[in-house]
Amino acid sequence: METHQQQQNQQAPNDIQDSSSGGSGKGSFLCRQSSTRWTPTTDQIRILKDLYYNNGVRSPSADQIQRISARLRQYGKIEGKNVFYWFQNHKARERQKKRFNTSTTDHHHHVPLQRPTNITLANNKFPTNINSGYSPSSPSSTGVLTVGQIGNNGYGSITMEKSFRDCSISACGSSTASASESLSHNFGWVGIDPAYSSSYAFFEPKRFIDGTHEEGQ
Amino acid sequence: METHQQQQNQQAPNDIQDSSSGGSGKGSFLCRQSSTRWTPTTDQIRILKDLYYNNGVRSPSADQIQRISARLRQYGKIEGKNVFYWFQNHKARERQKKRFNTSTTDHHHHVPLQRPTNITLANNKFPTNINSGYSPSSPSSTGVLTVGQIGNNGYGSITMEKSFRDCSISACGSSTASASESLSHNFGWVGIDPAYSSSYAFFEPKRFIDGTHEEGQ
DNA sequence: ACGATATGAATGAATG
DNA sequence: CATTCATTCATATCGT
Repeated sequence: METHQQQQNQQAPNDIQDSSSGGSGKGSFLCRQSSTRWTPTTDQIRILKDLYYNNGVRSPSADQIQRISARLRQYGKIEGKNVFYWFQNHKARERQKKRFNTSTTDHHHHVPLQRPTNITLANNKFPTNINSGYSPSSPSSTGVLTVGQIGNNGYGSITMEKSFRDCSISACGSSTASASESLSHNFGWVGIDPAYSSSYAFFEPKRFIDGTHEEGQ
Repeated sequence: METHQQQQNQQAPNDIQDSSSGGSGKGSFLCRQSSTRWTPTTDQIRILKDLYYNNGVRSPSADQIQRISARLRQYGKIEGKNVFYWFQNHKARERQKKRFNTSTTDHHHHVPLQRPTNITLANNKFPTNINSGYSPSSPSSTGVLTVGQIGNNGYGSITMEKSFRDCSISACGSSTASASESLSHNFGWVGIDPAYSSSYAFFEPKRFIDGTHEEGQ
């Protein structure tokens, strides 16, 4: 996670093109050209986490993804699929880690979110500092969250209204700031925090044209 | 030399001491990071390898991870994620190494192997022999855990083909950027007209990009 | 000490 | 949604 942010912020529109190759040495079977996997900038991560934790966004719909990515694009190159994967991964990992300590003999209750009261699951027997460096107290977006989908039945409607206090002008270039991520290093394990997800966003619109949509969650 | 096998008998892993010691150099100004990464004891490694090689455990499930970590905990502090990562890494690295010399099971010469297409200058790690020759025998007979899944191998065929479809459908430039905060004043839908459902095609690389995503309008 | 290497940890991407 | 693969970062450890 961010306990040691390992990213070099390439928010500039420059493309990390692999090139080179040239068959140096052996093993040039694989042409790993353009391992250009999206490397989120700190600002992007901050926003994503904010959406995730403060707004309860877990599986954004296509519309949402579209807007989110559009918004994040000002902080660096990003595509819809990146947002899509991010949420999927983040969610999956949160669950998985949890699964490591609690499982066996009982794993058929999924009552995931929707638990306004702060449970004291503080027993974080497991590290899994998934969100290390993020304050549940909504440090930045103390406002409002119109981010819809609170019991909304219809589609969508994420308006992701939030006043991001991110004064980071890091649109291009300077990334020396690295705002929030670096702040929390000593906390170690913050535990997972299902506490935030106050979201009742259970409506999964339609998946993709695939038709294999499975509204399980 | 290959068998680097670091061996530091530290059965009592309470050594998480901030390196510091001298307070010079790097990173000593940050409070006790305490995030000292797990350093497996020799016993733990032995058992892990035993599971890996003798029992064919490659990707233990959450259930197994729990038991394994519980078992290993006798030999030092360990947590589920450590086990998880260990197997992932071990498998990945063994595989990575194999990827180069997949042929002639007879050669014994071992060349430094350099990663192809390495542009990551400062960070090359050469896949050297991880464990050349591990003795499949548990000398100390500390128990074998028997997590089942014995003959689950069948691995071996490298599937190094990845269809790399990069759908750079990103809208031209980041003109949408300026929408940051102002993007949200709506309640229902913002901007995008759902009529053009083609928005799906934005993400989900695999399912759409194959050209069959024509929304047929 | 420094540099190379080994390896734990993290996470993007992809598949089932 | 679960699992897995690949790649990369970070750091412990060893060799010189």
